[in-house]
Amino acid sequence: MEHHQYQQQQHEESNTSSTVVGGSVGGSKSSFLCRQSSTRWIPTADQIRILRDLYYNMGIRSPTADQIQKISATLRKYGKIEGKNVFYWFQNHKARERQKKRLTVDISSLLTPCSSPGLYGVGPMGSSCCGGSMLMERSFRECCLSGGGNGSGMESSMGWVGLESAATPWMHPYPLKHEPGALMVSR
Amino acid sequence: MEHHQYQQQQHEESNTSSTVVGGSVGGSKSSFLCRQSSTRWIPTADQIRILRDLYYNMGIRSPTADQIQKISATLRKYGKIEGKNVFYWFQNHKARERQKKRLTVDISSLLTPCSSPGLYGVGPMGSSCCGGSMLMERSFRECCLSGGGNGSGMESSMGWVGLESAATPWMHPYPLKHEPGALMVSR
DNA sequence: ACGATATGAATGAATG
DNA sequence: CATTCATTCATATCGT
Repeated sequence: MEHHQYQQQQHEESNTSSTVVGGSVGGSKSSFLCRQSSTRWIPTADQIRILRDLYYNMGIRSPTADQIQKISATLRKYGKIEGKNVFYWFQNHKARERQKKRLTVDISSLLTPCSSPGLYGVGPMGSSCCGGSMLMERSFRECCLSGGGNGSGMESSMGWVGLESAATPWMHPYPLKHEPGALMVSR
Repeated sequence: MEHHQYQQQQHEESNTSSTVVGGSVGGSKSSFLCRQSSTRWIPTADQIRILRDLYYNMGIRSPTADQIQKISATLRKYGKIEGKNVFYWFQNHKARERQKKRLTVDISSLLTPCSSPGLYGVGPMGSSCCGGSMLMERSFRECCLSGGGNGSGMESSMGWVGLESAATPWMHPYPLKHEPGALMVSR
């Protein structure tokens, strides 16, 4: 999981050139000869440690804008970082955790068809909140995509104009929603 | 935002066979072996260009149902697209622009108590009638739902100067006021 | 050199 | 509108 985590590099501040990762193995050659100090944020070990702590120990999964600001301000002491980096970190971390679980459960659920829904522990706290099998056929919600443009036989007629009350028209037409059988886990 | 923009598969030649089949993507042959998932709209470069033009130059931010219809009709010439795609595009674009600001908030505001008298000289001014025949009728959604307020027909005057965040949203931080919340990250 | 994997970043689609 | 989710893209790094 965690591989590549060294290279602390530039704490903001100038240090022109450097190019960060330049070094790398193989000696020389590497470098992209152009500064271009890495395009993406490279978290330092401390930053990751703190982020993990917030995630696992504090139960923070989707920090609010305020939290993100505070967090990034704190992490900035350990290296360059922006709010978006924190935002993405949590987004990705959560998503991948869920994704991983989904894949794992996916297999097991194939073996155990009936999974009584029951009440899921709706707590936002437990990091293990995603219990149960999600399985969620993610492709089913989009199977109803009309040919919108051309080619699908139906031309541009889209009459979703019908004076909808106040919501998005295109949300009604088809029965999309989440998988009926699969239990959507709370968040 | 500027990356990954290949794979245009609009070809409307109604060619039989596979079509679509997601994935592809340059480089990685990843191959998902099945699931023609990529059902989601993949804007073409032209569509994006036009959308951005409407957003930044025309000042359109929350197009009405009629505008959406016209826009999607226009964009359809450049690739498959549906009304909802346009709707979501504007929603997301606007939301992200705002979010960027919110998370960006960095130091600049903390360091500069009060300065930069009047920036924002440059308004979106455009919108003086959306080019063409689009009438500026405020959408029912805005009026009835959410206290959108401004039903005057003029867009909210935010000052995105010419920056065109077209490239990377949060790449450019700019002054934004935000109270330095002191609350500890909690949940 | 590749291929696999981890992960930062981006964005379409939804939901509240 | 704000938030969240799912996917996908882009890279860096490591294993063989």
